[in-house]
Amino acid sequence: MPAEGLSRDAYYEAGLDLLAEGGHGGLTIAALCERLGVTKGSFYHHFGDMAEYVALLLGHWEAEHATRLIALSASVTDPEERFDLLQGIAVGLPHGAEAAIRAWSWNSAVVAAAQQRVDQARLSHLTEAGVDAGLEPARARRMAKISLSVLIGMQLLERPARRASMDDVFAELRNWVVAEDSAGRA
Amino acid sequence: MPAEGLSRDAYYEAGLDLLAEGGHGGLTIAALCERLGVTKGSFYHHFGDMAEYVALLLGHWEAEHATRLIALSASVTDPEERFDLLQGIAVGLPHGAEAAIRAWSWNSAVVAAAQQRVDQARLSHLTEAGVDAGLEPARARRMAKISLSVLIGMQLLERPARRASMDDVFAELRNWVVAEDSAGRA
DNA sequence: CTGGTTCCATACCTTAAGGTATGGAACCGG
DNA sequence: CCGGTTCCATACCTTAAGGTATGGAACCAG
Repeated sequence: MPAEGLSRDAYYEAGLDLLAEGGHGGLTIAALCERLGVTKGSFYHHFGDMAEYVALLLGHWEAEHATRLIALSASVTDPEERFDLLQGIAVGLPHGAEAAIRAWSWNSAVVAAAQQRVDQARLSHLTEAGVDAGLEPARARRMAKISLSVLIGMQLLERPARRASMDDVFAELRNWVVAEDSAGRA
Repeated sequence: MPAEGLSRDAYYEAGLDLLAEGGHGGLTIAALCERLGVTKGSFYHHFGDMAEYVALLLGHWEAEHATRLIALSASVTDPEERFDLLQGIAVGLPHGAEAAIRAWSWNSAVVAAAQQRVDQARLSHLTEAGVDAGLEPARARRMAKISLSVLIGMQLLERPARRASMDDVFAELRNWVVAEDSAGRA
C-alpha cells in the first residue's frame, strides 16, 4: 500500500455537495479541488478527464443514494408504509443533489440516461407495489407515474423543499391512494 | 422610421427555440446570431449584454406563453373543463421551452425568480378554482400543489413529453379531483 | 539507502463564450 | 445630395474552464 492521499469517494461526495449548492454549473474541477484542498494535479491523477469523473459520480449516486430506499421498501407491503418510504425518498436525500441532477439531466445525455435508469427503477417498483396491493396493472402504472411526478414536482416547486408542506401534500396523496386501493379490492 | 432590421421578438423566439433544443447550455449569443443569420454586432446593438437579454427573454416568456392559458381558464367554472385547460398548459406549450426553463432555474437566480412568479400565479389560480368548486381552502391548496407537481413532474419524467401518456395520467387525476369535488359538495 | 510508485503542485496550453471598439452600408429627413 | 441614425460585420480582447507536461515530496520494498 502506498501513501494514502484522497480517495475517489471524497471526490464523489464533494461533487454531490457542489451540485446541491450551485447546480451543475457549480460542479467544476477547480471548485472540486478547492473544496478538497488540492489542485488539479490531484484530480487528473485520480480521473482521466471530466467525462470519466461524471460517469463515475453518477454511478456512485445511483448505487449509494438513488436506489437505496427502493431496495429498502421492497419488503414493505402495507400501502401506507410504502408511502411513508416514498416520502422519505423525497425529503430524506442527502445534499439535495437529487433535484440538481434532474435539472442537469436536461443538458447532458449521460446524466439523462442515469436519471432515466433511476426513474424507471422507481416507476417499476411503485407499479409493482400497486399491483401487489390489488390494483389492475394499467391503473397501477398511472398511479405510479402520478406519485413519482408529485415527488419530482414538489422537489422543483419549492426550493429548498419545505418539509411541512411536503408532508401535507404526501398525506393528501396517500389518503387518495389508500382509498383507491381499498376500492380496487372491494 | 429607420431601416428595418431584426426585431427583439425575433431574438426571443429564437432563444426559446434554443432552450427547447439544447437546454440553457444551448442558449449562447453565438448560437442566437447563427440562427438569425447575423453576427454578434447585431445582438449587442439590440441588447446591452447577456443579462439584459435574459431578463427580457423571461419577461417575454411570462407574458406571451406562461400566463396565457391561466388567464384563459379564469372564466371556466366547470372542474373538468378546467382540467382540460391545465392539461393544455402542459402539452400545448410552444417549443417545449417550459421544462428547459425550469431546469435552468436551478442554476440561475433571476430565472428562478421568474419561474416562481409563474408557479405562484398558477398555484393561486388553481387554488381559487378549487375553492370555487366547493373545496375548503386548505384542501384546495394541497390539491393545487399536487396538480402542478404532476404537471411539472410529467414534463421532466418523459422527454420528449408523450402526449398519450400524459393524457392517461391527467384523465386519472381529473377523475379523482372531480370525485373529491363532488364529495366535498355532498 | 536506493529504486520505484503513489500522490499531487506548478506552470502552461487550448478552447469557448462574453464583451468591446470601430467602421461601413443602407436608409431617411431636410 | 448631405448629415445623422439605424443596423450590423469585422476584428480583437478577456476570462473561465478543461486539459497537459513535468517535477518533486513522501513512502514503501528490497
